Amino acid sequence: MTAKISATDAALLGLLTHGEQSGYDLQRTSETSGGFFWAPTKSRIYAVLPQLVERGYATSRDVVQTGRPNKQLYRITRSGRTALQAWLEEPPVFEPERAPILLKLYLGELLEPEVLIEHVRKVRSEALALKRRLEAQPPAESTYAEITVRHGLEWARAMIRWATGAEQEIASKLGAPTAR
Amino acid sequence: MTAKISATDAALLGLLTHGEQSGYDLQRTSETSGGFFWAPTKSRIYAVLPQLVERGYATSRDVVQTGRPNKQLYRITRSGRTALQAWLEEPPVFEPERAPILLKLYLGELLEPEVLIEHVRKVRSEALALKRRLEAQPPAESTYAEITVRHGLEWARAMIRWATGAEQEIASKLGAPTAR
DNA sequence: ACCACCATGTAACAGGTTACATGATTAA
DNA sequence: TTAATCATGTAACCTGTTACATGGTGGT
Repeated sequence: MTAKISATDAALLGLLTHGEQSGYDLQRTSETSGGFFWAPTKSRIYAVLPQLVERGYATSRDVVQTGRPNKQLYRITRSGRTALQAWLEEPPVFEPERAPILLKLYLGELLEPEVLIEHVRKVRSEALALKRRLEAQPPAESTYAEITVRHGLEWARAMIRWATGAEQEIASKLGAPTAR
Repeated sequence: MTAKISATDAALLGLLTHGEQSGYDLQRTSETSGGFFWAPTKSRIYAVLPQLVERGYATSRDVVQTGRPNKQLYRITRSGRTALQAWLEEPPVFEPERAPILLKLYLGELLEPEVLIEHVRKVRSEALALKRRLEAQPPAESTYAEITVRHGLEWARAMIRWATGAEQEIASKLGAPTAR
């Protein structure tokens, strides 16, 4: 009966459970709060919202404004809640990362070790920045939001540890170029 | 001069540096060895290879076989190597994870804690399985392959740590439903 | 004078998945 | 006899990005 929805559909419907919002509002929220793990682009949002209405998961109404552009406010429907619920209950698919850096490393023989080290350093410094940002964040609204922050932290720490080790290992190749 | 190539292009060209191969061969290698971090689908591979030829990054030749289907063997060209090199040297983009589980957790208020716990447990058990598989692996061919394995391990450990903590935290909600 | 915010969208493209289609050979 | 291996591809879809387009209001 209830057709399947995508993760992006679910993200938007999920935000709509907090009340009627415009595409603009949704984009704002999704790119700031919690937008660490799901941030569809503006154009995607504006494309998806009408689809949600078509499929009966949301309704929209026009709001005429003066002094600023008119807008559309979206509201989740009962059937939207049902579909969202079904999506939330599906067991999550969790796949290992597919990051370009790994491919670059895997093909590392084709690169100067110095370049690889730069790559790894970049990863490390970005992971560090993320870690700091997450640590600096106020203790978070809900327990659940907190858990997602925790995820980002664990991930960042893992990346830092990994990058640190990787750099050393590559550097040791530099010291002894033709080990034998 | 050298146009940009995608990560998938690079993956295939990278494998082709080990010698002439068919689409079938490439798929095999990419899904087994190191296919942890880049595994294009069969249909994608067969779509990309002719494009590589068109763009001058590879050449192909027909091999007629008896007893088994004929095949096309692909060989990387000099210009292919140049393009690959350029891609490898580009600083890597490393973005934090975008996993559905996080979205489900973020919207956790909409789910029974029991369901969330099941979700988290699933993640944990899959991360554990990955960890074991990686630990069981023979010490790996090259240093670089080793480093990518190390990445998978750090990642898996981080996921296990996180899931363990998350489960406890959600469970503590169960004990005291309306904490106050 | 300039920039950010509000607000919505279109068009072109890139990247990727699933399912379907075919068919001989060989090992269990 | 059943399944895996070898081998290549098409068709239909879905998801997503970048760049372009518009234009008033309000703050520095």
